[in-house]
Amino acid sequence: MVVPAGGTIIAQGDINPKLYTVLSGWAFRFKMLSDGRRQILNFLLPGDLIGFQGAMFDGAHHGVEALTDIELCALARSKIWELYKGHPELAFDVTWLTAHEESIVDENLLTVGRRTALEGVAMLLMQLYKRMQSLELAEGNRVDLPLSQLHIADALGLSLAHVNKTLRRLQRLGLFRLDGRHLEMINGRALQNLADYFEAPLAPRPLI
Amino acid sequence: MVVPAGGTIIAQGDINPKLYTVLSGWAFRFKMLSDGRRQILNFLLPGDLIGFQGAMFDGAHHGVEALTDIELCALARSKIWELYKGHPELAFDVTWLTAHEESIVDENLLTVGRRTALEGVAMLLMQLYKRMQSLELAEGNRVDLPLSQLHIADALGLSLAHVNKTLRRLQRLGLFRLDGRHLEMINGRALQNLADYFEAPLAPRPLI
DNA sequence: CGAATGCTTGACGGTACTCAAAGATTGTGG
DNA sequence: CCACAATCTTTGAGTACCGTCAAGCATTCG
Repeated sequence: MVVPAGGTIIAQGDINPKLYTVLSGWAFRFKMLSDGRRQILNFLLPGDLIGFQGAMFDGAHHGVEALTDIELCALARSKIWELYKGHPELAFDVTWLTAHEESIVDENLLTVGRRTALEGVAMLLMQLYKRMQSLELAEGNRVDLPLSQLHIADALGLSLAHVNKTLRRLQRLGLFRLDGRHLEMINGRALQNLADYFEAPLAPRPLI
Repeated sequence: MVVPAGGTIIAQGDINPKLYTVLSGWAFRFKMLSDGRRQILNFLLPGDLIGFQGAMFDGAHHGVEALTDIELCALARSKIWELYKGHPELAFDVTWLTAHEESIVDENLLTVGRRTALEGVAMLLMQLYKRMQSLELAEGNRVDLPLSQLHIADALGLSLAHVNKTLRRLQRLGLFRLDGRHLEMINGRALQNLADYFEAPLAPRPLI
């Protein structure tokens, strides 16, 4: 299955959302308040599961939207139970992926709650850079980064205007270069220090 | 196993943390930045798992501290795999609990990122009130609430002083009463509207 | 009864928000 | 292929929410 950039994969409130694995492309999970304020919870990259929470509860508590054109592999909801029964090692991987996603959300919560805007932007760039690297989707020190400043704002709980000013200020430090849809890392060490973010490179992830 | 109020259950960075279920009492998960800023990720109530993330990765990415005296049931880490292999329904429950915990963190991220201080305090009180109710730990419209204002501040990404002023302002609205360690709900409907938080009461949770 | 912890309040400052408008870029259809 | 729309980026002026600092009060505990 393929969803075009900007398309809705799961709508907040869907009663019976499907279950997917990301094969290629980017997406993000988000929640909205009734007056339109939006918070991006995390970004989804190849290998991540989508819609698992909806399979466990009565409905989706969050929306999922494609950031780029994205290829998904649909899994039948009814197959989950068979998987737990017949393939414990796969069931374990599902739990691993769920726990891993939570650890990302944890870090984002720390960022939004306690990091300054400057530290937050640094942390987000570093996190995505590392994730792309561990997926071997980096070309040297360059990775795709298909985010608009509005996405960054909604991920960090900031306003668009402030993200722009903060990004600008960060770039003047020369730790990285950001041309539209690519991020080129120049001084990752310094950026990590600024962000106070030193997550170890991830173990190779299980693939479902 | 019992840990006294204020005691450390898991230290951030522990290499080989144990695995527990909460039998009674409160705890919380948190992360800290190197200069001491702290973010509480979520609160743990009876039935919740502790330390599962640490079992999946190389070390704990967050700390866990007892809020009250707390009774824990320790599970051997080595037993996890056996559980997945021999008791798929229990394995499924583990995943359910993990996904449920993530949905709480998701909501907290929305709060910290996009709700105002007033909305955030309202949301936190409502969330804990509902959780206690679904655990049948409420006495009518009263529940224990063993949080200090510093805990609320660290959960919402606010300063202690501002939490105090905000709480005070909220109480003047008369939607609830807060005496030290108890919360008495007076107008839950209005508080939900204020918080824009309408999570349905939880299904009875699986117990591990 | 003193120490420690937690709560309350005020003055002041700053980070980040709102509002507004003008470029820049991209995409699209005539 | 150009023109127009839509989206995204950039910038500034003014504001406000929330943070910091500081001090006094209340409560609990040993």
